Amino acid sequence: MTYRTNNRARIMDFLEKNKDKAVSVVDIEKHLDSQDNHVNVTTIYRYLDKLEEAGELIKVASTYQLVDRDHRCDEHLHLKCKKCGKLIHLDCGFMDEISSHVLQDHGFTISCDDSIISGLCKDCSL
Amino acid sequence: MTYRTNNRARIMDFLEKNKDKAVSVVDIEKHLDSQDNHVNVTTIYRYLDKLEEAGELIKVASTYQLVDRDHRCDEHLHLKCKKCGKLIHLDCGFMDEISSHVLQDHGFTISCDDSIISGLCKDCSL
DNA sequence: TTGATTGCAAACAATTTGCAATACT
DNA sequence: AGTATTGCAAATTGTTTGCAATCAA
Repeated sequence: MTYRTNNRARIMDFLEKNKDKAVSVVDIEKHLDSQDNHVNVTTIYRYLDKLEEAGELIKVASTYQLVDRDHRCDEHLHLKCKKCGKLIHLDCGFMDEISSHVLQDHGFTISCDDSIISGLCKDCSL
Repeated sequence: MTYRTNNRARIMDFLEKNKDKAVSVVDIEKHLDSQDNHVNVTTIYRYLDKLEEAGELIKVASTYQLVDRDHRCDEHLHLKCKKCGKLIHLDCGFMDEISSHVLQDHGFTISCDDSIISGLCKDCSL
């Protein structure tokens, strides 16, 4: 049995309003404080744990990763056939259109090195 | 001036070998220990800070994000920020253009479910 | 009433800082 | 020699746990 409490409603409300990005425990705490509704961090951690257990929330751990610069394939995306494994380099003029659109309309800078578009190639889709 | 030391060489070597994924400070420490070459965690943190300053490494902070179940996510690609974890749904008209081009010019049928375009979002690319 | 939730303090883990010793060029 | 790097201990910050009080159903 899980109870419906004021605290959880407020935390969930904040998460809902920020569902498009990842927030930290401190972000949540500060938001609640600004609403004159202080909630102990322990409570926040415990509720987040519950949500994660229930598969309703994803936790991003604190990790590090090298930026890959000196590779030739860093300026175009790759299409990988999930059936035969074939890798297609999208190094055509259309690649620029994708990059431009994503940057202009979504403010997103693509990192081709660790991006993979999965699907079926010509031969395997028959 | 930056010196070339045994410690850093080993840390970088480990990062290079894992350039396709994100590792934690503990991962690095354990790896070095297993090579009978213990390095103080402080040293690891400081080196990682330097690499991040130089833009050679990305740090993923500890954050949480709700799982989005509202979208029909099998018909559009996703842009995921590798720094903050933010997920952007490319569910705009341009998605059709991408699908069409890839199919027409490359004979490739995209499977959105297992495709992820990595990069940096607006806030994190500053 | 019954069991889940909460806050508090204390335990525990992760990260940062000051300083003296060491290693690099 | 001169400066960057390192390890250690201590400080700071982030996260978890035990327990008694409180609250939802």
